Amino acid sequence: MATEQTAGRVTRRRVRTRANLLDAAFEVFAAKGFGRVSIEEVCEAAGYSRGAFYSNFDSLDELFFALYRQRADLIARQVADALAGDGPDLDVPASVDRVTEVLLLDLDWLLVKTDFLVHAARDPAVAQSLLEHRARLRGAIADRLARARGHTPLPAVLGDADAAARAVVAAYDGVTTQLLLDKDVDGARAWLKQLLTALLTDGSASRTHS
Amino acid sequence: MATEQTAGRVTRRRVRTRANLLDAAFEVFAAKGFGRVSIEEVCEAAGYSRGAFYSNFDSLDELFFALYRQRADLIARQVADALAGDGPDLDVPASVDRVTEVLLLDLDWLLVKTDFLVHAARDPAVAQSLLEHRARLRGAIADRLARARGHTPLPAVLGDADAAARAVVAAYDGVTTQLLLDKDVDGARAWLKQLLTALLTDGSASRTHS
DNA sequence: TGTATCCGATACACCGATGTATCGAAAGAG
DNA sequence: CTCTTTCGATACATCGGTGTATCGGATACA
Repeated sequence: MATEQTAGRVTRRRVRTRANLLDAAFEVFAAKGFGRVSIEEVCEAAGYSRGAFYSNFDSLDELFFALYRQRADLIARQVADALAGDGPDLDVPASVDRVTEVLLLDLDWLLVKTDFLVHAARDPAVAQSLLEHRARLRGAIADRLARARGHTPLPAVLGDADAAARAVVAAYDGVTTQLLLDKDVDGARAWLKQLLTALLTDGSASRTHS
Repeated sequence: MATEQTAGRVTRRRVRTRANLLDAAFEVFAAKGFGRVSIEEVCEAAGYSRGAFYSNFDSLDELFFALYRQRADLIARQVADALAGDGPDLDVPASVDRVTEVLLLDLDWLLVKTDFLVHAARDPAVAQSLLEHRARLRGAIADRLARARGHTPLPAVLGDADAAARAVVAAYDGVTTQLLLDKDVDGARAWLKQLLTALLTDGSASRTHS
């Protein structure tokens, strides 16, 4: 169970219940936090009994990990799409707008993501996996940024394109922290755009924030 | 109990055990995370029985909150000292160095702090309290920054001094996130310094990071 | 030193959640 | 339609943590 089924018959109802459990888990985790959720709560929210859970997962941790991978991959794909949105040339403000839109879309996801961060911070193996994920994302951003170097000036206040990508990620994480507290999604979006344009263009833009 | 003792005799042993419980809680929370810690574990780590705990606190949450306030106030004082370190005039790079030193000193504290953030993100009252704390910190930074405006140029890429202070906090939070995963304190310090000088001075500094 | 008060240890009753073992029902294969 | 396999529900034993009530030793104050 939970691992690969070496042979066994194909399934169909199974995938549905598994998906339902994951969806319910997302709701419950977002609402109460990973540390305060029991297996029973997840099952109840999904409309299943604990038997279903143990048939699909070995532990809450495993469910949590699977949930994270599912959603993180989804977001990663959306970001990739947003970055590839404009042609081979890069329009920095437009890209910033679109990516910002995607990244700060769902507050519940940010909650779960942060829970996972805390989890990873204490488990080296999980941390490793998360670091690799982040490295890939950073790489994608750096590529995109480097490709735009020829067109838009892109300031040299930071070192190379990779440092710039790191800065972008740091800005995103920093804004997320504030957003988790004040829940002002629109404000956070505006603020992130301002921060990113400040980092990625040479002084000029100066909007104020409510 | 746990609330103010309206009259009661003065105490002395009590404050010691309370302090011991808080210290032990810090260790245990840092090691396992708030969500995975039981009252018994804290008591055992402190060398007390559960009776001592219930005599001093009403719940784990209350202990956690008290612990956070204690440590956060400590850090806040250290940061204030670091900011007031140089004279009335501000030497930006020097201040950045000293503040960075303080803020990224203790990894365990960052872990507990993040746990608390996650906690606050789901409890409006706690969030409010945390937001006020952050606002005070931001205010101190903004003051310091505004006072330096006359001397060092300070770029206009961001709006006013308050926006600059917000950017500083965001950079700190962003670097913290990465640090929680890779545990590279020295790297994080260097990276934060680079980020802050990039934000607070007009293009020039361009160090690379290992 | 006596003594009134406080503090913390011990014991107990009580869930709530966990994991397992078993069984009936659903679903694919023929 | 039948049969075989799989899935998930139910029941049960168990355990760890919680909160409370009680009591003996420690502590401050005269």
